[in-house]
Amino acid sequence: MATIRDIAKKMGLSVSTVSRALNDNQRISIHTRKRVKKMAQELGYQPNYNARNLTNQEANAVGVVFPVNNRVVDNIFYVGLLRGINEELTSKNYVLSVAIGNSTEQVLENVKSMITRAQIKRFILLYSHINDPVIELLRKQPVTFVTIGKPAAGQKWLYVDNNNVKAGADGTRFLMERYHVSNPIFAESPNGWPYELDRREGYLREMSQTNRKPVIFAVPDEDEHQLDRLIKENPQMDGVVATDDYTGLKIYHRFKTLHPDKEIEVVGYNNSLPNELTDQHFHSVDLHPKEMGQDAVQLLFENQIEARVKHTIVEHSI
Amino acid sequence: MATIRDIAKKMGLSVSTVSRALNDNQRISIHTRKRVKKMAQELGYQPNYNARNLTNQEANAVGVVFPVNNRVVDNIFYVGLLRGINEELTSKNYVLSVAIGNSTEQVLENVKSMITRAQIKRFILLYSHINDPVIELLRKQPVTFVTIGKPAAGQKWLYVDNNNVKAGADGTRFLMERYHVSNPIFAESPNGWPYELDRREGYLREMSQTNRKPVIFAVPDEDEHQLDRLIKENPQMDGVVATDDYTGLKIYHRFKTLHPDKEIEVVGYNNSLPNELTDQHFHSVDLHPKEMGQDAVQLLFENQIEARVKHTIVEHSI
DNA sequence: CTGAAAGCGCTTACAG
DNA sequence: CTGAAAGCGCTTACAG
Repeated sequence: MATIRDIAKKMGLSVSTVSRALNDNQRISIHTRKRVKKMAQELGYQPNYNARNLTNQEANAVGVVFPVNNRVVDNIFYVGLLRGINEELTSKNYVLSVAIGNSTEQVLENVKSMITRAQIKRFILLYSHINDPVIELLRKQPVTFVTIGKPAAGQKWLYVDNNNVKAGADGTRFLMERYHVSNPIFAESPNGWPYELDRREGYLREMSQTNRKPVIFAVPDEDEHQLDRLIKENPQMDGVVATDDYTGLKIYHRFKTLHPDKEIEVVGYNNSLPNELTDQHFHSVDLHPKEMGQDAVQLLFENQIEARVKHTIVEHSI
Repeated sequence: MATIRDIAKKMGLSVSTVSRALNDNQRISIHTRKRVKKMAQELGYQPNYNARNLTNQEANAVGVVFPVNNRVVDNIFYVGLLRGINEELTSKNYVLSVAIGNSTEQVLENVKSMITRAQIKRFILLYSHINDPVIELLRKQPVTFVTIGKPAAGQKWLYVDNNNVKAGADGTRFLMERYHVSNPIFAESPNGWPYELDRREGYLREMSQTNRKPVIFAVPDEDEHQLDRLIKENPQMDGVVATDDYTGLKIYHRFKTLHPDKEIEVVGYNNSLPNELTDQHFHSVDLHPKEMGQDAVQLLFENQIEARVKHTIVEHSI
């Protein structure tokens, strides 16, 4: 591999000049910069990241942290995020390092080692939990981090999120306007995830604005009878806004089993189902994970001072 | 951060001795080694990976390469693999670097840069395609790599895979023995993925051994009528072995819609569906992605000479 | 059993 | 506008 020393020798320049020229240092004449870059090209010069990182006392890597307990559902989303993150990192000549483990302790050790041994100074967390030990750690360290999902009320840090209230309202309106649904119900998990609360709020707003009676289903994981009962108690329902595609699909199937001849339109979130499983009555709000990943990187590299508590909202689409 | 120089000074030893002691070099007395390690502990010494990698001319990182076009289905599997890979890497003090992109060119550039700039010498590919440019590149470079999935016939390199013929047979037998299914049909995609062919072979073997008539469904992505027709043409069917969970679930629902009162048992593969979507008649063969990831790392670090074309088969379970 | 020294490939304060 | 030199924190061949 050619080094800057090779370029320097070949051109009768000093190593310092070559280094500066390659880094576009103003102090080197434009002419020299051009010549050096051309020679670098010719020799197939590739910078040695390890050497550079050693001098810089900082790695050209971003640590991407996975949550410990993730639902199967979310994995699809994570890969989309990775795509966006890496696309953006590549153009910055940065590298994507992953921290993932089966326990909080493992992940914590992983991240600590990234900071102290690998000298990584920037992190993206694919989640945003309350009282998360990793987040607590990062806040105390001289590093920058961005979470996917907003922090709980009262907390402040950099994050990327969707506007879930709007996403809830949009999903609801979509059913009413495009499919002439009269009585959409809202379905959520019993867990009360933050994004669920927001989407529900959007649903409620939309329902009250159009003077309709809102109905909330809390759909239990295992109990099918409970779900059947809810469906039977609401003969008026002709549409579903479900906080995730899985819940939506489940309700869709139960509904069709109970009422084979009735039509129903469903909106879920996340585009997490393959076409194999859905049909034309099933819709999903795309939260654009790839774009969220890209925006996370942007935030991470913005001027640290003005970006203390900034965030980015990614538009969704149906 | 404490460095080996700090330890050396504090103990009146040379930097060389400290370095050797920490690396358990035989030439240093056990006594000294112990003392040095204790002091390292006390000072909270953490090795600087960038420095070490620079001297070693090799990064303590494994490049994990994602396929360009992945189906939603697979994402679930990838996260499981990542878990296994990173667990194993952590114990080796190695780091996980990801290469992922939207085009072959992007991924190829990504990997090239890992080799030449980051000096990564070991790779794991989360796929195993024929004529894949990344694989072609890696074969020519002085690096080691392992694929998830076996290479096409005639090709040879390190890989980790399941025994899919056995997995096909086991799934079939599982239905017959545990659920007294008499006439399981086999469902596959029209794509003819290698693992599908193998699972089908296992199914056929099991059927012929028990003197039953095999039936193969090629399930199209979009055409529901085609699927309905197949179901109607086979009134004897009381079980399904599907090459993936999605196909299995789809057939299950169509079957239940056409025959609300008949029972049917389904086996899919990959454990890729959340409980929300399945019930007690739906089963899935677990291919143990986490274990596959761990084994991939093991292979990657085995003695290079004896492991030229070795592979590991991970046991599945239902 | 231990040490002094060179070297890995960069960046940058200092000097001119 | 360019260069000589120090330094980042390690490992290891050479010497004793």
